[in-house]
Amino acid sequence: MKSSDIRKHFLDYFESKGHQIVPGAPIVVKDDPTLLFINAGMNQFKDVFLGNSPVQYARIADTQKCLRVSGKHNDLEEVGHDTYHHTLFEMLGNWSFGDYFKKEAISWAWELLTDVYNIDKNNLYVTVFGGDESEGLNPDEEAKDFWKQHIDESRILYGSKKDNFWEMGETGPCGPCSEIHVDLRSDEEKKLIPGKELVNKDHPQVIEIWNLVFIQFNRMANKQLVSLPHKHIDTGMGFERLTMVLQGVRSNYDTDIFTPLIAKLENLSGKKYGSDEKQSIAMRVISDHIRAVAFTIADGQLPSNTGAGYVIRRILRRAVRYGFTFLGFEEAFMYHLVAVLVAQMKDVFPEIEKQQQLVEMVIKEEEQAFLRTLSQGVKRFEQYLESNSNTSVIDGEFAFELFDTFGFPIDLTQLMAREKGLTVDMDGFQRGLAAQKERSRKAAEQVTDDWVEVNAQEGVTRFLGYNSLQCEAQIVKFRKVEQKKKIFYEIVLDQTPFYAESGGQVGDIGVLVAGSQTLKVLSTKKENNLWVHVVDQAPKEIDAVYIAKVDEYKRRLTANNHSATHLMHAALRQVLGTHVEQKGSLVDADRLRFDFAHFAKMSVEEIKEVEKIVNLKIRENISGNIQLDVPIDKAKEMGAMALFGEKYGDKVRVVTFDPEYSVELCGGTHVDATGQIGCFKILSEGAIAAGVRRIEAVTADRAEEYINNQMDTLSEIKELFKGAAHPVQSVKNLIQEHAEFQKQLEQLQKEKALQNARELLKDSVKIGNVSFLAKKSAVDPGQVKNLIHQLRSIENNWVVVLAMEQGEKVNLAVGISDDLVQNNKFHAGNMIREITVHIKGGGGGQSNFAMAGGKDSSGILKALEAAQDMVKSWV
RNA sequence: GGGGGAUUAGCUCAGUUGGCUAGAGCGUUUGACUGGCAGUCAAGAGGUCAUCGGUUCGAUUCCGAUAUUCUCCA
Repeated sequence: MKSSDIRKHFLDYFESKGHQIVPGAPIVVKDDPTLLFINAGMNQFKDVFLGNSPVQYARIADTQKCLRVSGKHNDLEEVGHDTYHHTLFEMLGNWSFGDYFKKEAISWAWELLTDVYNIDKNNLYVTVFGGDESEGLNPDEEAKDFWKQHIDESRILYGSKKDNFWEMGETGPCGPCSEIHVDLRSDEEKKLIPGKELVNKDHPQVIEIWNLVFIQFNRMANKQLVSLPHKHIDTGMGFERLTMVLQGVRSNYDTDIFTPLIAKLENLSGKKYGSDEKQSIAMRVISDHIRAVAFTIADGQLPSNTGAGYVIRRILRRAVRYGFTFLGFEEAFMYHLVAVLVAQMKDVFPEIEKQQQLVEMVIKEEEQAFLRTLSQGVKRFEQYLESNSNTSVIDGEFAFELFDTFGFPIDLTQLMAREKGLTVDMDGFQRGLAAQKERSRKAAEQVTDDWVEVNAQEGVTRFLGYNSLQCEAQIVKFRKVEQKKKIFYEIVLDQTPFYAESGGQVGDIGVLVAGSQTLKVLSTKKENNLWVHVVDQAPKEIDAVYIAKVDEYKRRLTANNHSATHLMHAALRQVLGTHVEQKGSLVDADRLRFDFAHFAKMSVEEIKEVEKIVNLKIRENISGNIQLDVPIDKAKEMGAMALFGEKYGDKVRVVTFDPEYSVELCGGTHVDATGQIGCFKILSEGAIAAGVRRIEAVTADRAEEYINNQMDTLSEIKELFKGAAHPVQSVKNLIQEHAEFQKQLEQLQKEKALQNARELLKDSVKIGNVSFLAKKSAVDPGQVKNLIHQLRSIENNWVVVLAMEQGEKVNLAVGISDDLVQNNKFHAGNMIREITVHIKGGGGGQSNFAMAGGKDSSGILKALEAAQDMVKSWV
């Protein structure tokens, strides 16, 4: 059975059982501080479980791309070494929200596996929760009873709390779970050890394929478990593992999910998968990682040096490293795999095809950047070896520096050391790494107290901010947060006019007032579906009705910038083409920043054209039309631009400025009519990554300020040129004249210096056959160097000592002609160190020229005499 | 968010106990050789050593701040 059919059968099966099939969520999580990436199928339904979002469908099924790079389930560094762990994988899942429970979940899972997929019942085992005394929980006999209707009791095993009690986090919905395992070993092996003894023992051929979670409790902050009124089902089945089972192969990498990628790698590297263990590991690593990287970029997350982008960069670099070390790839190669992935996946995940060109460019650029990093590291490594040629152990501190500062992977350091017959002090390296981690942890330390529940409220915060900027509100809950010794309070209200940071628009600021207390709202953010107001002090009148008031001026400026962003987005598509896709956006009261896919620098003309169109649309004073609860299909019909990597519900908010011009899905706040924006001006346009450009622009007051400043500068320049009609030409002339004068001046100075140099030796005396000159000079200390080097170019056989007096301070300069320096007795540096004693100073230099300074001008003569004595002794 | 590094010619980079007349390769300009191209040779142009402050007789070099950027950790 082809993998695409396996996926299809799953979704078809649950559709036939009344499930709504929904698209998976984008991999990158945007509004949950505890999670960077989707790591389980249930993530996108977390709010439903928590009761923060209403239930839209009681039964849902989907396939969800998940990314696991750290934590108990997976460690990035292990992926590829075995045959069944992945960074990115698909999780097939079915859910019930307060609808069916254990009975149906169990019997459908069984029917699908044994009747639809035809897995041999004799290879299956199931586990149920065996109870836990410390929690006061009994074994899950209910689940066991349902299983007994399908499978022999001997194949039902009890599991521990660790394996069979599932929790989302420290608090929240949780419950016992029941896993289905399959034994893929040969009959001989099964005879030796029964499969039931290998369940949950990390055996590569006795594996869990499906986990059915029965959510029936809520874990409170005090660790107690409370029964839920509505019970839910949450299941997850690893698609790659299932495919391995159904295709009868021993490794996920032997399924048709991975074989096309590996075939391409064989083709590119000229090496055969399976012929060498290390090369095979490398191919597994690369074919796994390219999926994670490509899909995440397609979802709008570019590699970067922080947060989610950094994780993507690390995954990509790990793949490049394996390709470089074991497959001989010395140039970018991963981007060639994108086309293979597109061919495989475009029907299920169309975003990868639509973004193919961008994904390839970004990956190629990242690969090349990393290869540069590697060659820098190699260079540093070689330098280290040169200056430490007699060592047999590479210093751990140095290895860590190479890794930490220059991004050079430690395993490459070890490899290169081995090639030279050296070892690396790994303990030292680990010490450095541990210290680094400790520092980071301390810096990121944030002490968050428990929420203080004031007025319990069901569901989400009511957001009134689209229509009003002020309202009455009551505190639902609040908590204290301490970060870097600063104390904040976070407050959740029952309703609020404050816009919470989202879609690139910053959160509102303003005040909460009750009685005599005014709380300053420093920012507003969304955590899942709760509006969190960050305020500067603890609320005193927690039961009072607060007046929540948004800073109106800032809000209006922000709306200007947000609406202008939409106008500009549309203008960019007109001027540059419809390949322009939003890749990021930041809108606050001061400016707007917009990142978009485009492959070349914008010309001055293009920038002007975009500005012109936007300003035209502003002057048309187009009324903004905002529609709520538009079905997503209808919105797309209207031509609304949706973003890759954004999660949209079935009903969306559509912001329109002229249905023929700009229609976008957007939750932000906007102007009533475009005239309010007043003026639009682009400040800069530049690249931020391969294929991605960034524009920064201002509107209204800020645009006016900017233009005025530019005008002021211009008029100042004009004034300096006495009101010249063509100031640019005047400046050009001035620059040219300046250059000519400078050349003339240099020429004159050279001639003068030569002349001075010739003059200089006239006062010299002969010591032996050497011309010796020692005198006070009025030459500028900065010039004396030139003077002496001029002399060098025209005469031989001299020693010059000049003293320059400036008040009490005095400078000495010693010059010796190159021919005398060949005779190694003559050394200007040595001389100056001796003679500066007399002027109470210090100095130094090379053999042919040296300078010094001192504080006692009365010693000049002594110093000059000492110099003469030295020359006498040398001759 | 925290640590570390980097910033020198158009580009890629050298430049260690603070004083070498700031260099190399590539690119560029000019000239010579050639019918032309390519090439070879020769000569030249091109630098506020990121910015601002400090230490010092003297800072590209040492220290601090800022900006930009790379990198590791969270």
